[in-house]
Amino acid sequence: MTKPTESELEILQVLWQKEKCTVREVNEELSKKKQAEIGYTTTLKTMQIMHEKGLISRDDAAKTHIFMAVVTENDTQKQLLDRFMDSVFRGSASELILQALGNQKTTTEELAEIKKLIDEIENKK
Amino acid sequence: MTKPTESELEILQVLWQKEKCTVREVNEELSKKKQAEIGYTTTLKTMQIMHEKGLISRDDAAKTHIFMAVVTENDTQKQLLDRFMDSVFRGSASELILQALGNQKTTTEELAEIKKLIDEIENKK
DNA sequence: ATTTGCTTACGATTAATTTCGTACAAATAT
DNA sequence: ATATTTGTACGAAATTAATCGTAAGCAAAT
Repeated sequence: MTKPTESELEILQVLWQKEKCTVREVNEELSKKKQAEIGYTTTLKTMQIMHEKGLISRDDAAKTHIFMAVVTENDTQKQLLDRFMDSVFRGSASELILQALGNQKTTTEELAEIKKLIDEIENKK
Repeated sequence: MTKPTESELEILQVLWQKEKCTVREVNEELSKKKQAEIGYTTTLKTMQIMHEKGLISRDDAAKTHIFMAVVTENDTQKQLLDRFMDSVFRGSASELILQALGNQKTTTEELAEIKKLIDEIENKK
């Protein structure tokens, strides 16, 4: 699995959210999110490249092709997180987590869930 | 503060580690880490750009210039983490943390530290 | 004094990514 | 049937990042 580029990731986000999409749907989502019109062929071209790379599948039975993500959100997150952790946090998961917790955006429920997972991990050791 | 590129980040890592550096020192560190010789002028050029951007400072009193990081490791981590969380985890800190914990690379001590921080955050709510 | 080596400056090349224009085919509307 | 709209294909320009070659200055060694 090749690492998706920044633009490719944005397209994947749309596909993960909406399951199946035409180029036009993706293009409209992206334009909405960015508050700026993106050329239709820009999105088309990027999706063609992603298809070549095997990041997304294409159903070209009808004239208007339908695309789906091939890579899962979870796998992609894992892959990108590993790289990110290495390059930015010198491989330290705990430093990354402490920094992320510092951002305060977590709710009480989420914190509880995190604690639960920590307990599970501890019990396995 | 502009986002450092991949190469710039690698140079910052060296500077954070060693406090002050000449171009040659940085270049040797990078070559060591990558198991491959990097052109000296490649490192020089990148550091010149970083200086223009204000990412690093330069003491040019002597012929051989001495460089230091201007941005701190912590601030940079925070900035990059925010972007990363947004683009990869749709802004969800807890999803990111759960994924990071799943990677198992954390020691018992680190887990304890994380739990402590969670408790502190919970108490503030 | 001349050569050698190390340094900075800077333009140029290469590479990867993003963006778009144009051509052409198919479907739809007139 | 013809014109308009909507789609894909594909080359190419524009942008951004990374790498390197060459020139020129300075200092130490010969």
